[in-house]
Amino acid sequence: MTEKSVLQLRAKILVALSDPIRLELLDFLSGKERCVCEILPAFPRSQSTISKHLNILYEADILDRRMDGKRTIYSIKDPQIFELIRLVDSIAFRQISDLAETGRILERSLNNRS
Amino acid sequence: MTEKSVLQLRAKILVALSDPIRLELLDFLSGKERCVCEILPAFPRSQSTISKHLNILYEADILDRRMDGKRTIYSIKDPQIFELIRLVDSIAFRQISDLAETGRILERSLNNRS
DNA sequence: TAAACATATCGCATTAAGACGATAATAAGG
DNA sequence: CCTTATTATCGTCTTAATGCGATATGTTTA
Repeated sequence: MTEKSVLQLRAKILVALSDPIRLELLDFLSGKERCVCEILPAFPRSQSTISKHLNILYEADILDRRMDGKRTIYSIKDPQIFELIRLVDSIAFRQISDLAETGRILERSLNNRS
Repeated sequence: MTEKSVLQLRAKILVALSDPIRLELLDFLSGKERCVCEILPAFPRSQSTISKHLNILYEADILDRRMDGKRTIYSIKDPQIFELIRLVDSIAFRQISDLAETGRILERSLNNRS
């Protein structure tokens, strides 16, 4: 009965994570909660754009938010989301390692870190 | 050249997973490899559309492919991808549980099934 | 209650994603 | 070679996502 909902939520979570700005926002919020006024100066995008991205993460239940006076404070709702991202990274890392094994490590990996 | 950092690969993987058809394709390929000619009849989309989705998964290094005569056979490259999906589901499931705890299960889950 | 802040939302322009039919490419069988 | 089978790619259309300025909403402070 909740089966369908899990599938829908799964899709919503994955879509929410499929944008580089939103991944950076999660990174920025790892550790401590932040008000929008702290987030804005850290990102080279308009206020409306950031607000929208934050809302997408909120709607996907990845972020929590609460108001404190005139500030809105966002925080990670479920830290397991970082486990998820780490798992993605480990898959990505293995892909790079596989390249290395087949001898094509040089041109790819030297240019690529940072 | 085609340089890939972990961050870029991370994004590519997450984008590749952010489409419902592609998630179904992965599910269909779990367990055994399949040729395109087997995949096509299982999905109500055009051949060109399926081919394109398969290629996106291949480009993200999520699928492997090889040719066998005139067939192209796709398979899961790294089964860890299913671990990833299970983790997403567990996060989604926890979201549903949290709703239940706070008593807001009704309006959401009733509206969301179908 | 007016002014100042902080954030969300609206409207619109631009870009990217998805779908599909048509066509190209390649291998196998005659 | 020529034909058929199988899959990939192209061109195009439609729809969805992103970005931004402008404006609305709500809160605090004077």
